[in-house]
Parts: sequence; structure tokens; C-alpha cells
Amino acid sequence: MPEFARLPGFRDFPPEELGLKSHILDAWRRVSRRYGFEEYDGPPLEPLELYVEKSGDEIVEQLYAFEDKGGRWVALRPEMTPSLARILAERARALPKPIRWFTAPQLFRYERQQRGRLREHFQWNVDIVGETDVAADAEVLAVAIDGLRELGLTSEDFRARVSHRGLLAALLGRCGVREEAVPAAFTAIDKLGRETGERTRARLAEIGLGREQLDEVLSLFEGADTVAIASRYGEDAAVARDLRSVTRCFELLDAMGLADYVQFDLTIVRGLAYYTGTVFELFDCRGELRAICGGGRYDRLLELVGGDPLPAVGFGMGDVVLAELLQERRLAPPYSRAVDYYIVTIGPAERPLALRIARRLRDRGHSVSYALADQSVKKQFSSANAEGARRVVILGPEEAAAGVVKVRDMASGGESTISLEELGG
RNA sequence: GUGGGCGUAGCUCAGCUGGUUAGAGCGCCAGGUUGUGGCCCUGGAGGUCGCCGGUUCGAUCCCGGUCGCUCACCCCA
Repeated sequence: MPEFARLPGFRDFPPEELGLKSHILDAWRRVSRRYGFEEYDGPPLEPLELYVEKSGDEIVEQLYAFEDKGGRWVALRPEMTPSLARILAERARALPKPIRWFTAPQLFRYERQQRGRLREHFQWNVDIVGETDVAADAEVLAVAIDGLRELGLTSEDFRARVSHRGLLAALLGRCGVREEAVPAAFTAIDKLGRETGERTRARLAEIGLGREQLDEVLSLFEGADTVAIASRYGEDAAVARDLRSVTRCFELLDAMGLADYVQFDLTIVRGLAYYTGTVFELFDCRGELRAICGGGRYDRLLELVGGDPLPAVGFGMGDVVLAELLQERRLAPPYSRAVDYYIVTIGPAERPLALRIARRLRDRGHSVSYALADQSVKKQFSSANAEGARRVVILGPEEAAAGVVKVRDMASGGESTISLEELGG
């Protein structure tokens, strides 16, 4: 087979494959700009240190890292947020707040590939920096939702599940979970629904929860909505504060007409350590695919990377799972080629004139193709058809002598004779 | 990193419990004469049957290893 095979987990994008990816990235960019976000980018290769302490163990274990010829340890970027943090550390002070930035970089991870998870993908990142108000949380959620709506998906297809880490931590505290045990409890809760109830109970028991505490913790996730939580734990100041934030977030999304797309779900935790407040994930409604999108508020990260303290909220959405969902719902655009004109010459004598005509058409912005080698007229028409030509310009000795060309409309088959001046302007 | 399934032309797949020149459809290329596409007809190219080794008189078919793909686990950006 091929002597030079593709690296595992990497994709080729021949034209018929590139179409879907471009469709997705184009939609992302349109929606970003519609919300007033500006695009940025950074280097695909970064110093390894940028990730080793900020990104958490899982990411570091899966880094594509190596030593370069200058003896520097470098890594292909596995996520964009550290680069964003560095860029902002340099210039955030001079930027008007809030900062609305987006990007769609190609990211890399060294991990065995599986469905929806390759070693390389394109990830849409949208962030609002410099705004603590929960309106910013609602805003980025709306961008994520609109990104999917722009591609034809509806509330029948996907849903955003929204939670709040501060709220969950406060509730766990009320249930008797010690502060140092909260991260472990987060991990256990994150797995709710993905593994058996016994397994979760065992995990929670391991961190020192007694039977009653355990039952109370689990009851938090059994259909507990914001109203139920408020009535039961509302007297707790931290719970009340974060609950107000969550409630307001839903009110804002409702006002934006997106209530059908969001639901409160305390089991959403997210793996990354740096999230501080709102966290959310977008899933397909059938639950067949892994999360389409994940994000949240990370108010401490930018100062950890060496900048000023700056609150931030954002999300990442990958192209791989999304492409699968679009294909399943038959929302992927069909592959097609198209060219405005294909010039057919009857004989080699007409080629110079054909090239002059092509020049004029292209200068006016039309796309033009033609056979590069002399071929039969039949073959040229066949190629015109294969290339999706809307019109064919036919140029033979008779036309050349008369200073005209024949133009055939490929869809209707109708032909007309027009002068060279008329065609070339 | 762990485990399961798969690996035959560019693509989708056949190949009857191992037996001589490995097939089909689609795609591609060339024709169906002299200035016209999509349909149709004819022909052609293209495979060391992923790779290495073993069993056997003989292996695409059985066994082992390896690589790749894939699904799940782990974990999740």
C-alpha cells in the first residue's frame, strides 16, 4: 500500500472532504463576527512550559512534544487558552474591555484515536475577557448555540447543559464534603450517568462521605432544579449568590430566545482545573456522540500565566464530533464543482484567442477553465461537464473569422452567438 | 496505556469448511469517425489478497507476530 502513509489520527483533506470542514469553519466565523468578536491566532508550536503547569496532567500526558534543534522543549498546541493568556498578558491593559476574541486553530494531542477524537482537530474558541457579569457567560453560550444553529441544527438536535462550579462546591460543603475533598467529589460527579451508581457511591465513599452525606449528595442530582435547591439550601450565602448567577444566566438566554437550547444540569463539571464559575457542555440530544462543545468561566487563569487579574469566560468546540453530527443529520453540504466558463476550442489555431478571452473574463472576476492539451470537442465538453461549467464558450475557425463566439448554457443546452466585444467587455 | 472486531482493485464489497490464470458494481482511461456534455454500448488500465514468519504438496482462506483501521475502556482540551 502507500509507501508514505498518513500519521495515525491525522486527516487528509482532498477537495470533497475539505468542503465540510470549510462549511463548519465558515459558519463559526460568520457567527463570531455577528456577535462582534475579532479573530486572532498564535503559533502552532509553543514552549512546552506553557502547558506543563497550567493545563493539568491529562493534557500534559498527551502532548505532542519534542526537543528542537536549538535544544528548546516545544509542544504542538493542545489547546488555545494558554496562548490566549500569554497574548493578553502582553496587551490586555491597552485593550478596551470587555475583549471579545475568537479563533479556530488546529490543535494536537498525542493519544490513541477513537470516534470523534483524533490527534489533530480544529477547535473554535470564543472568549470574553474583562467582564465578571454573568451576562458574558450567557453571551458566549449564545454564540456556541448560534454556531450550531447556523449549521442547521435545532433544539431537536442538541442541548446545552449548564452548571456552576461555585454553586456545586457550596452545595457539597452543605452536604458535609470537606473542602479538600471537593476536587475528588467533582471527578465522581462528572462521571454520573457514564458509570454505574454503585461505582459513583464507591468513589464518594472513598473520599470519606458517610452514608447519610452520600445520599444527600446524590439527591442533589436527582431532578433538583434551581427552585428546589433554593428552597432547600437558599439560606446559605454562597449557594444563594451562585444560584442568583445561574438563574440570571437562564433569564438572559430566555430573553435571547434560546430557552429551548439550555437546561440546568449540576452534573456538568468539566475536567480542566481552571474553571471557577459557570461551566457548560453541548450534547447531541440522542446522546450518541461525545460532547460537541465545552466551556465556562476561568477568572484566575490569566493572572496565573503572568498577566493582570482578568476575569474570562469562553468555550471550545471541535470540528470532528460536529462533522459527525452534521453527517448523521444530513446537514453536510453536497460536494460539487463549479466554474463560470469553460472554453472549448475546435482546433489548436484558436488557442491564443481562447487565452485572450479567458484573460478578459478572469479580469472581470469570472472563473474560467479549459483543456490544457488539444483534445476532441467531445472530450472537452465532457470535461466542462465534469468541472461543473455553467457556460461553455465555443471557439472555432468560423467564429474566429467572424469575431464572435458561441455560448452554450450547460443546464438548458441553449446556444447563442455573441460578439467578442460583448463577451469581453 | 488496556481489551474486542476488521484489513481482497481508487471506493463499496464477493471469493462455496486451503487447490491451478482472484471477481463484480461504481470510479478512472480510451473508443462508438469528420465541431458539442450529462444517458447508453464496447474495450482497457489497475491488486506482491496490509506486512513478516509458521503449518501444508499447496494459503486470500489456518496459526503467530507486526503495522494500520475501528469500537470500547481510561481520560477529556
